[in-house]
Amino acid sequence: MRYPFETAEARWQKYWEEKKVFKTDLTDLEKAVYCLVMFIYPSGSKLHCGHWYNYGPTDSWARFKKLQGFNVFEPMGYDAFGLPAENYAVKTGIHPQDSTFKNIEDIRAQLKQMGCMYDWDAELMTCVPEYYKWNQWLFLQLYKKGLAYRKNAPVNWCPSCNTVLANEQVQNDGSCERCGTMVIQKNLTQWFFKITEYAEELLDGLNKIEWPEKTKLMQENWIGKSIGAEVTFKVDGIEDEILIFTTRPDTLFGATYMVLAPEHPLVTKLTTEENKSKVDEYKITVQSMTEIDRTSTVKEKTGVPTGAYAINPVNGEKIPIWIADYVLMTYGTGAIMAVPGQDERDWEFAEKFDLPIIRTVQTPADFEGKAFTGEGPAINSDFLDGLYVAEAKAKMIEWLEEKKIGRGKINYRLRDWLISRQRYWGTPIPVVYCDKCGEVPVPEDQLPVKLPYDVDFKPDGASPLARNSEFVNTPCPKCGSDAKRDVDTMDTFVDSSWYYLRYLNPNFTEGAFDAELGNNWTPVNMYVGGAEHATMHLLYARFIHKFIRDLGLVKSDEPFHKLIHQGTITNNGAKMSKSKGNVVNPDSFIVDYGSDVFRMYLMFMGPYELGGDWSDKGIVGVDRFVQRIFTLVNNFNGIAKSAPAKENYDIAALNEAEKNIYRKVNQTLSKFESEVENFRFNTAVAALMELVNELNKELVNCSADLQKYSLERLITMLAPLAPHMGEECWNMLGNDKSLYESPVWFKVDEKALIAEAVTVVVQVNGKVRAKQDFPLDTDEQVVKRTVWENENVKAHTDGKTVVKEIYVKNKIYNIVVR
RNA sequence: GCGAGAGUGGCGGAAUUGGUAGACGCGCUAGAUUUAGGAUCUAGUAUUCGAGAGGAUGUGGGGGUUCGAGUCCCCCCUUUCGCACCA
Repeated sequence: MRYPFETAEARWQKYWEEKKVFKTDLTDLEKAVYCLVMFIYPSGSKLHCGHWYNYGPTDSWARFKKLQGFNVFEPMGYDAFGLPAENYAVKTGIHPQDSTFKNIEDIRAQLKQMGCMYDWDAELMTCVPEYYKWNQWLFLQLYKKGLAYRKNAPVNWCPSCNTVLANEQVQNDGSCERCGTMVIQKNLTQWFFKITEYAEELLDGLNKIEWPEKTKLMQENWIGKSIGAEVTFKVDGIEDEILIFTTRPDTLFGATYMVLAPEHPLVTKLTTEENKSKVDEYKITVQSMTEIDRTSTVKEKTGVPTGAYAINPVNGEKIPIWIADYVLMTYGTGAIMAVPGQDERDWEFAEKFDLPIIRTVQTPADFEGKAFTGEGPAINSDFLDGLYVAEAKAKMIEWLEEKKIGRGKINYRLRDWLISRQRYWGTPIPVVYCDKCGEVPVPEDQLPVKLPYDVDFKPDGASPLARNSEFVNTPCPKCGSDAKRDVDTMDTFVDSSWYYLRYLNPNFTEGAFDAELGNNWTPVNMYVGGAEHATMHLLYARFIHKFIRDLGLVKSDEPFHKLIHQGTITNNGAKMSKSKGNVVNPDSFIVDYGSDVFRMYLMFMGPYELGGDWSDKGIVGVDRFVQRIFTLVNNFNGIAKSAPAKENYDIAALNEAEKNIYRKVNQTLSKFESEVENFRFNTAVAALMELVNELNKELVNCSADLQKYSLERLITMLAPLAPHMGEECWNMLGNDKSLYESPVWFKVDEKALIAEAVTVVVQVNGKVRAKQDFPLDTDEQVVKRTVWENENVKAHTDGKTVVKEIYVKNKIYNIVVR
């Protein structure tokens, strides 16, 4: 008889739901575990293999903890605002709200089919006022602290689609993702969150969390701390001064020219009459470039002189001031001193435009390159000569500070978070603009600013909300006169920056979340999601969490203590995507094999963090494994009722088969625990397969109570990986209670892990010549005697001189001969 | 260009602190059973020489350390991912 997965899976799903088995008591904090997967974007397409790969194994980990007696909270919800729904609306005319609600209905049903232990009472979606009201509240808190501010900033603009594009919608060649038109830069006044305020702490906090090193490194690079100095340069002939940032103040004597970003506010003033037309021309060409173009390292350097000169403060030299697009207005001060001798970019530029080059660090004798960025003593640098880089830097900073023309300074590559989106389907920004009062935040008691349903969301460049006069026109909250609302919406990463707190009570009305619960349940113990969020969501959430902490609502410093990235499942090497039409639909596998087998197969495929190319080749192997367990359990139907239970056995009192089984069961249990704990599901499944192979051979030769002992342990291990089948088999063995309602986990008998006999490998000159069994910890002399009696050993040592013999207890006996 | 990973049978992949390379599974081969099988069971399955015992080779390539290297060190090749002029 085959395992009837259709009926079993339906039955247990119904049972769990009706009995609310997975509703978590959040007041029970002893052994509390918060296990979280990144919530789902409710698109019109179904759950695909990638979702299953993300959610299934994570749920298995959660169930493992649950059986171990932890109070596990595992919620699921919907990241429901966002561009795809709106684009879909533009194409089909179906309102984003309608399509999103419909998609959520469908996806909820599919999620339930997976049989994960989600606490459905904690379900949330971000597109309802009950949720996004608190995005607005959060905005106001940031605003109050000066961490939300407005400024003019360039955005990617597609002149054909007439709309703003996110950076990721601009392709590598600078064209629009949808129509291929070249994207241009356009300036708009937009809202920013001052994430840079937390740069240092975001960097520092990385040491306190258990995240993949790779992800931490990416965040570290993204934050991009650099330690250096700011220096003021006087301009020859005019009053203005130019402030620059450098990480190499020690090379100041080698500064032979300066470069300003073309957008630098001083450019117009500095430029001489003769250079005006060239400079203006250059500024225009730069303006039409995207940031991606501008920052491409393969492009040859360009630039034009302004005709003005600056004075190098250390030696009074007149040095020319240029503008060039390789200097960015958005980093540092938008101006640099160029030191071609010690900077590759400056060297390239100097070479092209024939500018002077002075080396200020002694190059090694064998150095043949151009700019030298390495370590060495200072030269041509007056009072710094002979000092090595670090000392020279310190001395120069001291000198600059003394003369009051510079100071030590730390800069970050991290930019503030632009949250304005000229889109409809998102959280309205709670600000009103009044002619008299200016920018007025909406008072908290007037939240939420509701997103109106009736909106014309065809893209013409302006925010769709701007066309809804009922929404736009509102009295000023301060003075009551006619005013206008902000018509932009927030980036959806705002939604996902604090959703893990809202899960704890999504119906909470007193605030964004229940602070007591938030405090007790953060940081999240285990967070699982894609690596593509390394420098976006995962950084924003850390920032917002720290801000919420500073509001006094939680005490934890970090939102997610442990983070794991599931790998990507590809199809013939290509990332699965709807547009490519290569998405593997799990449905047929669920129909043929059931959800347990499918999820277990995904786990068995390989290391969880690596992912891999999709193939259904091996799924029959997992199915056979499941069938063998079912047959085995069926053969011992009801054994839990008839056989007495024993916690541990005295190994010496068991027969050979029993000893083997007893050892194998405990070894497997021990291995299983460490493998699943660390998300190594492939080896956990393999260990269970080995155990089942042994049980099939030897279980019939064991006493009834040891049979029960073994099978119960097998099934509790199976249950996290194949939850429906785990419950089913647990019942078949004769247990009346649901395994997940009354969790059971067995302790390893450590004594059973110690092997009685070991195989010692006998080598001659490092090559295996024999294998010999010995009792554990056999004395070297005994081993030696036996080894030398071996015919094959004799054959390989005869007539040779023994140089030495190495014995590694319980492992190896190596004879070295010449 | 810079940074971080990864290269193991026909395939997916295992291998504690350096100590039996190839666990587990797929596939394949032979046999058993079956009216049949996308079923089940048994045995085998890195390559190669050998009837066999056994030998030789083998973890991308080349060198090194060691009694012993998939694992440690150096050089090279391939590949995946991230960052792409951040002064």
